Amino acid sequence: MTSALTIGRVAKAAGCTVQTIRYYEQIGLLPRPPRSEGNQRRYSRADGDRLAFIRHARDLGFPLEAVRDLLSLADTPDQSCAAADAIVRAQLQAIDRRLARLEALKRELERMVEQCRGGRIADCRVIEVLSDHAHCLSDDHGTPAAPAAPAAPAADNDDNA
Amino acid sequence: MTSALTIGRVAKAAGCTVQTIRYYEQIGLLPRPPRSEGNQRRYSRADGDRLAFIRHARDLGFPLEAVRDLLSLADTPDQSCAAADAIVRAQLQAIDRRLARLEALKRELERMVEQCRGGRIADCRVIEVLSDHAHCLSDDHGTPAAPAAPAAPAADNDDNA
DNA sequence: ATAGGGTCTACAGTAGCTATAGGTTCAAGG
DNA sequence: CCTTGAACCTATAGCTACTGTAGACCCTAT
Repeated sequence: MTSALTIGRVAKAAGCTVQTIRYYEQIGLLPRPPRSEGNQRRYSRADGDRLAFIRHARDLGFPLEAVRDLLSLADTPDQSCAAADAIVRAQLQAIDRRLARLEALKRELERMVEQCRGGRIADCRVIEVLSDHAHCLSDDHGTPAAPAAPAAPAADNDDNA
Repeated sequence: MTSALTIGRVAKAAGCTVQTIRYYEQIGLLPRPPRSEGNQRRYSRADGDRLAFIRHARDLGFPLEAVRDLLSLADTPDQSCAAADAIVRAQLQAIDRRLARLEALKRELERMVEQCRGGRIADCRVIEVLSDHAHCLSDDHGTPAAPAAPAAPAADNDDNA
C-alpha cells in the first residue's frame, strides 16, 4: 500500500525540479522506480525520503560524491559512524578554506572601492589595482607566479561563479 | 622591437596554463596574436599585461563576463570610472552573499560533528540530521520546500564545489 | 641530422544541473 | 466516449571556466 507518487510530486516535496530527479537516477543516486503502464515513474514514500536526504546534503554543500558515500552509510545502519563523521569534517574543512579565501577577496575588493573616488578611468584605482598585482594587500588571492619563483602547484582555488 | 614571447612564456608569467590562454583567445578575451612562420603564437609585452589583468581579476573572483567589461573599460581611459566601480561593488555583494551562506553551512555542520559521539550509524546524529531537515538550526541553507508553502524561486545558491 | 621539448588543432570531459524539442500519457470535463 | 491541457517521456545541448587527450608539427641545440 505504499502510495505511488509522480515525479512532479516528489520534486515539489523535495524542493527540486523533475529534471534533477531524473539526473540523480541517471547517475545512480536514486534507484530506477517502477513505471506506470504508460511508462511514467511512480515513487514510493521511501524514494521521497531518499531524495530529501540527498537534497539536504546538497544544500549543506556536500558534493554529490560525498552524498553518495553518505547514502551508502545510511543504508548500513549497524556500521560505525566514523566514516560519516569523517565526511562531515572534510566538508567542514573545505568550507573553512573557501571562507578564508572569500574573506581575503572581500578585504581586497573593499580596499579597491574605498580608493576609487570617481573620476576618469585613467585615474581609477580599480583598474590600476587590477593591472598590477603589486598594489594588493596580500597574496592570499592567487598570486600570478612571481618571476623566478619556484613552481607552485596552484592548489584549490575554485571559488568563482 | 616589441619582444615576441611564446605562449608558454606568457603562461608562466601569468601563472596559468597555455590551454587557458588559447581558451581566452577563443572566447575573445585576448586578441589573436601574430604567428611565427611555423604557425606558433607570438605575444607582445602588451598581450602579457592584458593576460595578467585578466588573471588578476579572475583571482579576485570576477566572472569572465565581468572581466570582459573591465577590460573594455580599461581600454577607454577617458571615460568615467563609475562603471568599473559598479562592477566591483556587484562582485563585493556576490561575495558577501556567498560568505553569509557558507557561514550558515559551517554553523550547521559544526553542530552535526559536535553531536556525533561515535557509535553505530543507527544512532548517528549526522545521518539523522541529514534525513530530517527539522533537526536544523536554521533554514539559511536551502529549505526543502515546506509542504503547502508558496512557490519560492529558489534564488542564488551555487556555493558548491 | 636528430633529439627533445614546446606548440598546433580539435575534441571530450569535469560538476551539477538547466533548458529545449518533439512526442506520449493521464485525469478531468463535456 | 472524446477532448483538452497539464504533466510526463527521451534525448540532446548548454551553462562556467577550464583541463586533459590524441596525433601531428615546429624550433633549437648539438
